[in-house]
Amino acid sequence: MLVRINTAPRMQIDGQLAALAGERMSCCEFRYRRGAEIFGEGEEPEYVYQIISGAVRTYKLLPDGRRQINAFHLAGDMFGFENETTHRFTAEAIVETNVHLMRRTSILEAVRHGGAGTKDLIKFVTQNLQHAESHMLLLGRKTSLERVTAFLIEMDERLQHPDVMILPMNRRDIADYLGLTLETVSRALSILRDEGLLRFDGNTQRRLELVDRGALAKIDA
Amino acid sequence: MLVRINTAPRMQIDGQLAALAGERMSCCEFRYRRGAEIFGEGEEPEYVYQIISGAVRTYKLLPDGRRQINAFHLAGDMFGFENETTHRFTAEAIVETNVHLMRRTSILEAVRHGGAGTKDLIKFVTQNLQHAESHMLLLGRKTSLERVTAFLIEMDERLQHPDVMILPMNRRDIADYLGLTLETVSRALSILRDEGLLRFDGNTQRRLELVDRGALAKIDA
DNA sequence: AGGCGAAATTGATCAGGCTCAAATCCGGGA
DNA sequence: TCCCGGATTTGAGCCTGATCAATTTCGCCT
Repeated sequence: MLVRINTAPRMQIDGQLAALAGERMSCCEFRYRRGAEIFGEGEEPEYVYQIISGAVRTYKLLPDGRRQINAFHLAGDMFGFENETTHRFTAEAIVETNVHLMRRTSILEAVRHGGAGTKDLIKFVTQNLQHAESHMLLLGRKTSLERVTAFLIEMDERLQHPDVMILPMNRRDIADYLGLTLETVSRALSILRDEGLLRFDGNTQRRLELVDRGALAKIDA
Repeated sequence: MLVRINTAPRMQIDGQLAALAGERMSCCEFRYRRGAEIFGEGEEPEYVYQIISGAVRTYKLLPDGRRQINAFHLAGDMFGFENETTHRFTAEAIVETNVHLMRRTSILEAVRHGGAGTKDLIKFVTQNLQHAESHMLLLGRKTSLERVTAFLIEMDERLQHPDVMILPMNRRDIADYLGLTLETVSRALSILRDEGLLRFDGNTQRRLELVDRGALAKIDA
């Protein structure tokens, strides 16, 4: 059984999609297996994607294989919009993932004609930029413990403070998102557990319970 | 005498500004002294800025003073656009800097009315996002030597491959941009100099001559 | 030209996070 | 239910880049 998180799309983002493209533009659904590539860096962008269920990672690679994950995309999130003629990074399904597709050209068309969704597109890109800016602060200046804590708080918020947080991604993904190694991520999580700020729930390491959100927020400088 | 770089605005960006706001929106010019704050994180955005001459750094701070510089802005560059009601970072003049101001509300107005500059605004925000994404790769995964080399190549391109590159920012600024300490930046520059890839020009450490751009490009993974 | 304070370089040592390695845990299939 | 392979944790030692500390260089002023 594959992990599914947050099956219901979040309303505000759903609204964003509708405003952006209109119902008729959402041409079809598509399903990706765990680990499947959705698009590759350098490819020509054909679609914009909205996640119905599942989770996606987008990343860049250096020639020798070092990987930096820009962002995780969860149910309800949009990704894959490009203004240029190539994708700037690769997107892969972390778990089995269902997406809505819409044609990129439809969106560009809507903008050209001063469509109602233009403001939402600007907002969408701006939100991505905002996330990237705070992530640069994390990558450039935070300690490993602060990074892992920041990640937990980010996920907790995006999953709307669940009692038990089910992470779709493995430790390597988290490490490549935070600019660390998987061992360092694991050690940081163990420290937070030993200090009583979180619990590894039951018999799976991907189920976490944030016990003391206040203390976590204080660590996240 | 203060350092001035690249006094003439680059045409394509000038065009961007014009398309975005129209001549009439460029309400006035303003001058900032070396080190002066242009706007602070959390402040309400009133203007969007285009640099006539000089250089600007934008950055975020952690509570204990750790600083991450998102970007350097040079002559011709625009900065300070916000979609939200607060600035997401601080902007300071690195050297004496002259800017064009235009009212943020004018731009939002233009977008609301489907103005011709809308596409350019999307392009502007997308370019910022693109820069942020490649900077995340640098901050998360590159070595100190790779970072400094990437910085030199970026500046070289933005200054259009001058014979002698005059850097407006000091070593601490470079370090805070690259997620390093100023000592590490200095050591990396010394290594590149000792290996003959660049020269410290004459009697100033801020004047660099890139001797072997090919070799530098190879270091920048 | 001389001198002062800031900026930059260079050196010595330290430490946080990485690498290498081993043990343990977990999910899924037989 | 047992077993296997991948994921995760944990440990030991190392290395890159940080920190602390002199020097040297440079910009700018008189």
